Amino acid sequence: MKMTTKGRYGLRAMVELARYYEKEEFISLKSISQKQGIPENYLERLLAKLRKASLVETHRGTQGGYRISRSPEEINVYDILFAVGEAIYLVECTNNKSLCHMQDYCPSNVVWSKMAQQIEDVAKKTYLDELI
Amino acid sequence: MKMTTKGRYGLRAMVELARYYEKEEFISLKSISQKQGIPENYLERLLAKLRKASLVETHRGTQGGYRISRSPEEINVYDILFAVGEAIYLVECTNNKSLCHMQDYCPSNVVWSKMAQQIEDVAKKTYLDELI
DNA sequence: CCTATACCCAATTGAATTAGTAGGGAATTA
DNA sequence: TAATTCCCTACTAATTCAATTGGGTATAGG
Ligand code: FES
Ligand code: FES
Repeated sequence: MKMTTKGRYGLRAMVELARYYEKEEFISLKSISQKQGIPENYLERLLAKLRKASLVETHRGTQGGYRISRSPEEINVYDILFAVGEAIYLVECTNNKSLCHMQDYCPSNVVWSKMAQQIEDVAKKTYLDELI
Repeated sequence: MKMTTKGRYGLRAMVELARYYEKEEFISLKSISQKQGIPENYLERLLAKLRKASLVETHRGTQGGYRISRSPEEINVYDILFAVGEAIYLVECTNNKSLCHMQDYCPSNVVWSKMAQQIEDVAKKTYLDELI
């Protein structure tokens, strides 16, 4: 039961960007990738998703880069996980009932769903400004 | 972020066994594996771990099999996950600080730890008797 | 206008972990 | 003594995740 790099790297990148919110300057991919020790091209794809979700904005060319597009107070961890495509369920059955071995009611699923719900709650309650 | 089959199968097997607690009879591996749709040889390994953790007891030969060794009221989901070796942390860093990219303090880790704690709480609060 | 910068994007490969299989052994009962 | 059923280790297959490759396009500055 582990978070994938999508979620891990995604949050770390956003925390990094959130630090520069006030300055309004763009931070290059290279800079983020070096500071956070994340492969450049891999991180690039995550930032692309974050951009499509309007959590960051970009600017090309010299002095270009990425910056957070809203105040850190308005972005929570759930937004980030959702944007990068980190799934928040613990067993497939929770999402896709047809995959479940028990057709009608699965006792185990009660537990897995409850856990997933808790995770989601933490993610939704935690905003970026609390992390910097 | 998914639970592995260790946890999934493990809990399902235990729920199955818990149903027969009153009868005190042994249930064969074959029977559990068929009812739950879990590969026999794979499940066997999980049951071996559950036995080593004293959550189930076994008997060989004809009419032999597995049975739960304590009342379902006394076994919680955490016991089971721990026994089968399902890790309850979401990022490696939470367990092994030396793997963490940020030496002293990692903002992200605050979130991952909190989530893991929630999962652990649910696991510890949920007893088998509530699931049957 | 031209060049360096830096984001943009798809496809592929590589690595790691997980899931499942195979097969021989030992205890118990009828 | 034969059938049953747990016991145990090693191996293989499958899947998923992580990372790389390599080319493209917009922008700014000289
Ligand atoms: S078999 Fe699907 S959650 Fe139980
Ligand atoms: S890098 Fe280890 S939890 Fe942040």
